[in-house]
Amino acid sequence: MISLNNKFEQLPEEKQSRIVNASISEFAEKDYETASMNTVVNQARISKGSLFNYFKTKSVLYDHIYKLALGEVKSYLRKVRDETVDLPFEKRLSKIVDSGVQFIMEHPRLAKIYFRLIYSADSPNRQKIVSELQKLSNDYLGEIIQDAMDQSELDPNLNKGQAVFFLDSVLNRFLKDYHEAISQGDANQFNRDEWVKGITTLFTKGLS
Amino acid sequence: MISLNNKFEQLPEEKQSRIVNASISEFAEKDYETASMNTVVNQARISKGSLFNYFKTKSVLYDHIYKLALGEVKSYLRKVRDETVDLPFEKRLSKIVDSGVQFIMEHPRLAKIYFRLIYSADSPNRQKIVSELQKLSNDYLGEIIQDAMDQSELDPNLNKGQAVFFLDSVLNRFLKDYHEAISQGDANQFNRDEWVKGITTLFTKGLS
DNA sequence: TCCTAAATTGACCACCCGGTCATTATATAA
DNA sequence: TTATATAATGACCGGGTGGTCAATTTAGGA
Repeated sequence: MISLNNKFEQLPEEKQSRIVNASISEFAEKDYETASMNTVVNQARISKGSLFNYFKTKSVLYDHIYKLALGEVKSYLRKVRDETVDLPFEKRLSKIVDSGVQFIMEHPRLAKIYFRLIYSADSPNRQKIVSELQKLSNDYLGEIIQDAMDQSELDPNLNKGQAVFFLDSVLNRFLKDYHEAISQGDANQFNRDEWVKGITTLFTKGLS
Repeated sequence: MISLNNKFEQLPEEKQSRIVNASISEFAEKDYETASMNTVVNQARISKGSLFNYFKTKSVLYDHIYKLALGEVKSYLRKVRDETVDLPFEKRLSKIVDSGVQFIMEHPRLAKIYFRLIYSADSPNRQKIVSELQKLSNDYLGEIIQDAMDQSELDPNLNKGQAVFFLDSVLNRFLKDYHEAISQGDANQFNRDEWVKGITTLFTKGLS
């Protein structure tokens, strides 16, 4: 009912999006400590006093932005999960990779914030955020692996926690490298189909 | 012959190690931009002018420290590679994990600098350093995978580049999580043997 | 049109940064 | 002991930071 930062939410949408946009750019480009409120202010073409009126401190603004990024990530994950419930494990994995790649192409700056959050150590509340993400990934990939076990596509006796961990490791690393490749222009060193095939083969048959 | 920073190298060893020690602590705790020369100076109990006399700039000092960290990592890798040339793939993998864990326990701060270097984005020359590391890992794990292919422990027709990538992803992620768990005291959520077994099984037989 | 309340502004604050350099302390040789 | 070369010091500099707040602009009702 009572929103605590309604100051910001009651702004005209155009102004809101100017601010959000500038903040996303800044937090994507620099890590938390190095990102500058002055840069945000200039890029959004508002005064410093106003920004600190809408968001009491830098960390409150950061909170707003990373939650926005995580929200987008989550909605993508939910979407691909729901769209693939009936598919076999292999096709499902393929779609997951697809939608990860798609997310990166559509929201490169949000992806950067996401990866920075996961892999770097200095954001406020980092521990809480990361463990929340861990849980999300565990639930999400865990469900997919459980389904595959139920369908006997994967060994019904395997250590599910480990399986999730392995899947998470490979998927995240793949997407991170893909994202970096895109940022540098040479993305087509990745033949998507070959990688999807390689990943599914690894998990179903191993490498021998 | 002519060392360019002999200023530092000609210092008495005790003083050198005080400085190196303080620098390692600072660069382990904070990322490059946030790390403070003042903190180093205070912790090493020398004057600011002296530090800048030994190392012309912050980035020169950082160079010295990360090269030191990478040197230690490399020597560990070389050691475990040489000690395991004749072992089968599975035992080799197991030893690699072991020595990674051992490194982390013996040099937690160097490990932190290493992970920060790999996963975060703001160190100077980061791109060059990371691609050098990539090459190192490719050579190292590539050799081990090639041996396993030659011995028919792995499919002789598999995509070696991909295999290295997968192995690298899982090993690095495992060690990173292990390192974080140790920093927070609760390391024994990891049953080492179970994880080694899980990893080798994944790569040899897959999960089905 | 005038008055008031709310929104916006940017000069300003204390603090910290990397880096400099005149001054001081130390060691060595005569 | 004294003169000299070398090493160490820390006050200082310009610049950037997150955050504040008195002053100004804006909007809306009477």
